[in-house]
Amino acid sequence: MTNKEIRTRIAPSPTGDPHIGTAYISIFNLAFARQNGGKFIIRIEDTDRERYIEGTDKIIIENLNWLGIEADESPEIGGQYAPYVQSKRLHIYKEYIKKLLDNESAYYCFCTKERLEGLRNTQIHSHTQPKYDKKCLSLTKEEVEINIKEGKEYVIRLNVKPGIDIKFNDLIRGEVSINTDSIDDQVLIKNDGFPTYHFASIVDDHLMKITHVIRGEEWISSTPKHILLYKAFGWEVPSFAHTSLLRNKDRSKISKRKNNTSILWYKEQGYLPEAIINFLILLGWSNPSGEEIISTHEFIKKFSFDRMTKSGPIFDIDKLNWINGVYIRKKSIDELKKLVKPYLKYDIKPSKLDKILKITQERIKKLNEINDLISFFVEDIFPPSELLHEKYDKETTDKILKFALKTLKDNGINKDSELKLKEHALQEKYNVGDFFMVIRIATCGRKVSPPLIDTLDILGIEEVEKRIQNSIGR
RNA sequence: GGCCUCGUCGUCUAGUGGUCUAGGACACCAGGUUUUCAUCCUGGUAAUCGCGGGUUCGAAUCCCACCGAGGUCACCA
Repeated sequence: MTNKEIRTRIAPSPTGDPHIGTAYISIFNLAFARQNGGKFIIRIEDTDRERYIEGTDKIIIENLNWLGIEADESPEIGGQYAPYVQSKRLHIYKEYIKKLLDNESAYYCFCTKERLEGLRNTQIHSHTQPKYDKKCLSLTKEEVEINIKEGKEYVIRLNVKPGIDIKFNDLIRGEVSINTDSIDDQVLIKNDGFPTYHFASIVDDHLMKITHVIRGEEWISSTPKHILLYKAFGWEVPSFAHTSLLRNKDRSKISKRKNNTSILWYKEQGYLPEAIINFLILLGWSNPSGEEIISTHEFIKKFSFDRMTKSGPIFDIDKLNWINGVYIRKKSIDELKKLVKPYLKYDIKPSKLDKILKITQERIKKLNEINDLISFFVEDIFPPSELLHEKYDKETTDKILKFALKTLKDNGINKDSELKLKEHALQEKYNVGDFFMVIRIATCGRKVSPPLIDTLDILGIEEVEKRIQNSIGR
């Protein structure tokens, strides 16, 4: 007995920016396939030529790769069931729709959009479910042929028989049962000759030997249509798992208007791929150990459907920020230097940058904060007068600064000077914190900085002297 | 509106009949470390487990009804 190879897939459509929800679904598909020594496939579903945006398919795959989501088979790397782009598989769908027409699971429909519109409106007004009324099902073969000869536009619909309960065992939700009364005669082939998602994905999933369809909850109600299609072909039905949907703060399905849904945005902000993935994992699955920081590698080992969450989690960026900080703090200085480079707008000598990063690392939550965090190391500073004199009057401020400068020049920038300054502050009955704050503002131009002596050391005595002199007498 | 899914601290969740006066994480607050911020450590606020019935000696956990939220009802995916 040979175990069937587990094969999962994601099927993004190239209609815009790479979506965070695609990454969310991907990570579970990938984990399940890898855990079982199976294959994870990316297939591009570009059957909607109206919403198609050229080039976005490449960008989607590129950004999934950036997140560490790499397929075993895809348009880019190919595979034994290529092509992995639906617009290149039109001849296949054409061939397969014939079978459905032949065994009367599908039928031609010549109804105009106007008629369908009117039908729907009356149904909505009478509070019944909008559904096609099967008018064209009664057309004879001859009538169909005549219509086609006359060049009438048509679609091909699935013939759904009413009154049947379609049941499937969802790997996440358990048994789901939906009656065919609530299912429309789905269009399979559009009047432009392109298949709809419902038809193309079933044909492709079968041909590509997909064993487990792991997708978002929004697909639950169309799953019976898909099962009907498999049955109409006489094909084996794959297993289904419907994950919860990422939500906005108001609990609606995550959307561009209310959230940053583009992976591009997260990249620009300086979120680390492993942090994003870790966060997404947490939103859909719970670790039996309770630990929340988990690598993709470990997740693949521990994944199971019974720990997938059923309710739709709100995408809480606060938690992502925390996770990102955790991952940034774990990096070595060399790694951090590489990570920060694309965000850094200053040209800083590597040895100096090393020192800066060493004392800045634990303060970075997102990589794009780096410039704000370290600007005063490289840019000239102009501490506002009111900030400079926030703690003491001008005379006292100058006194403190003069003493600080002398101490640092005489002893160098080191622990010894720091101690001397502190002793002096104590002796003169200054508040130690306030005393150092004056020096910080004069040298850093701000109230927040890494530890002062380390900071001044990086600036160097010359620059420190210049900055303090500039603040004296103001 | 029909159908489907879901419902534990503000948020993400643990929990599968007794060890739950409900545990953890983020956020928030306080204290400690510290010359600021951050990190780190300690502690705290916060869910009568959507509501109401029932089953049971005992229910967050089982059952029913209700309510709420979401999804879906396209020649979009």
